[in-house]
Amino acid sequence: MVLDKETSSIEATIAVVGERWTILIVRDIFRGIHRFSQLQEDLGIAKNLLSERLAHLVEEGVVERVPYQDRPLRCEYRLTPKGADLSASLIALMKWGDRWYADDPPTVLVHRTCGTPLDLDPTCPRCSVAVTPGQIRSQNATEES
Amino acid sequence: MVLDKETSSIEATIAVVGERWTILIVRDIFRGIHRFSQLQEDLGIAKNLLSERLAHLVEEGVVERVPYQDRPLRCEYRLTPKGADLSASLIALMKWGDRWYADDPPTVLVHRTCGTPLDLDPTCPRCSVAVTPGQIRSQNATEES
DNA sequence: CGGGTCGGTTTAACTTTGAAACCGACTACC
DNA sequence: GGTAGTCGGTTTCAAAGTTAAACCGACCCG
Repeated sequence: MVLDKETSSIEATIAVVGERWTILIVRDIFRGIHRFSQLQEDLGIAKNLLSERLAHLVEEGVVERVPYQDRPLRCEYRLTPKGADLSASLIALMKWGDRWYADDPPTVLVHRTCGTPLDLDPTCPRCSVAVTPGQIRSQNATEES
Repeated sequence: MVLDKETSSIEATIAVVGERWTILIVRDIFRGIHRFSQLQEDLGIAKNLLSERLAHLVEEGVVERVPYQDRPLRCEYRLTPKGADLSASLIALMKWGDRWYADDPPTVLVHRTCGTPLDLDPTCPRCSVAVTPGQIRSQNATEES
């Protein structure tokens, strides 16, 4: 049988990040938006749903709550390694949107430090090192590095 | 601003394939399941939703209806180039599921003709040629090619 | 004391989904 | 000719999910 097992793999992924808003929440955290109120404002999502989706992501180990102050105790949301590992999927989805719904000029992701456009694999082909989310930036395809 | 434009790119993608079932439908067509009844049975989706999702995918140019008989006219659903171009995203999502929800032993995608495991980019790193969906197969990571 | 921020929870309308029944156009069998 | 079955849907209606808006406790600031 062809492409048999990936049934369950994609379904497993969809079960975790396939609900409405979830991928966009992960993307926002990836982009550096970590606080509840910032996420809520940026996405325009209802607060109860944001609350619920974040709880689900924390449960699944994709996101973790990190205190940034006491009194009152406040936490921000950060990606775990498992969450950061979604970057390849996010980039693939983004590139598809770029290719087929291009917003003239198209956006490319480049290695923040050397300007080389990235492949789907978040490794810089010039530097041969893994590129962490914070090291990725976007620029127009026509811009110089 | 960092990672600014990809907001709209990911959102554009999600607008097309982000509804429930849609990605799984694309994956099934990718896998060679082309008929309405086969899709319905394989996914266990309600028929009205499958009908609606397929119509949406056709509208978006991801999938096309191809007649395979007249009297009564019956069509099957096939990926357009735009739809086939989702393969990188599907593979990325699949690999994440594999890595974090591994079903012992994990599945890897390999180039059907040479057995080399594929990267996210659907190009065989050994053969240096683009690998079309039909040329991809799955096998256990422990199997030999 | 009065107001504002932060990170939520609750509530009640509204929208989407899902299961099941139904349907038209055929084909195949008897 | 009649009956059953397949295919690809559409219709219906209850259940589930989404939304906006109100509310809340714990603080801070003036």
